[in-house]
Amino acid sequence: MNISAAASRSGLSAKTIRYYEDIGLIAPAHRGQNGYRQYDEGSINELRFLAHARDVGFDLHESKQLLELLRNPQRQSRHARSLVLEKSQQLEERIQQLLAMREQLMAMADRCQGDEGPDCAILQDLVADR
Amino acid sequence: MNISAAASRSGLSAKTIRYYEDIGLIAPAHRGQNGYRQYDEGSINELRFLAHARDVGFDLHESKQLLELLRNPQRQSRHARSLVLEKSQQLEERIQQLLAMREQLMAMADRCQGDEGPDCAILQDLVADR
DNA sequence: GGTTGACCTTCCAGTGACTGTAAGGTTTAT
DNA sequence: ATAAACCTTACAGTCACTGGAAGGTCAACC
Repeated sequence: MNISAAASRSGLSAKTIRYYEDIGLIAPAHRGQNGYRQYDEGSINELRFLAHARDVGFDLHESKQLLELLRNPQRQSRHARSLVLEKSQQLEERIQQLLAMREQLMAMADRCQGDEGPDCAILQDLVADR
Repeated sequence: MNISAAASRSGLSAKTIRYYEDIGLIAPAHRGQNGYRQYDEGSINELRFLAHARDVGFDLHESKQLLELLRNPQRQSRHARSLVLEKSQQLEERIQQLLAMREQLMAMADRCQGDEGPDCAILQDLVADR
């Protein structure tokens, strides 16, 4: 399987797969005699795993840790679970931040006429010392 | 006022203030005869404005647009309001994404024993084709 | 056999919004 | 006189890619 087939099967782009190889996140792919990278089902599994890990919010360092668990038959599931719970907590904190930001925006928009004139509660609020 | 005083009065770091000057977001600061940047109340207002705009989620391009509205006495408040409402919508979309990610993580964690053994629903889920 | 188009390769630069670090000049206090 | 706490510029690094250039390979069609 060439890289673009691996890309469409895994959900990553070909560029991203090469990048993951460059930074050592995945092992260098086998090459055909033409120099093209070759992928088998096992490598597709790893690529898909990484795509999913990224999708649920893990960064590359964390995704690598998870991948190492996947690869290790002596793993302990508590390690995976603790990474997941920690990420979930981080997402929760980020969500709360974004909600607070959104609240602020709504409060400002509510007090702004939004007309043709220059008077604007939004600009006043943003410039105000707090 | 030197840059570190401007930094503590505005909520930006001195580094960030220099960076904003470099990229043309703010006008070059006046310099004392020693070459140090000098800030007055007007520039502090602009810096604080930018800090607040960033805090509520605007990127630098959007913050610049808002700053231009602040500077322009002929502005129309509907322009500021529309930027705020659009950002609010974007935040809402991001929040929904993060909530969905968190849901997925919780669902995976729920089905994982989290013990000393290798069996792990999390790793199974991440590797599974969807 | 030639040519087109779709692949593939490497390498380098750019993104956004800073932050860190180095090497040096200035000011203030002791 | 000296130490510390400022200030300056310039360049590299961060994160996770993405875009583009320059060139090699392959499959299909005329």
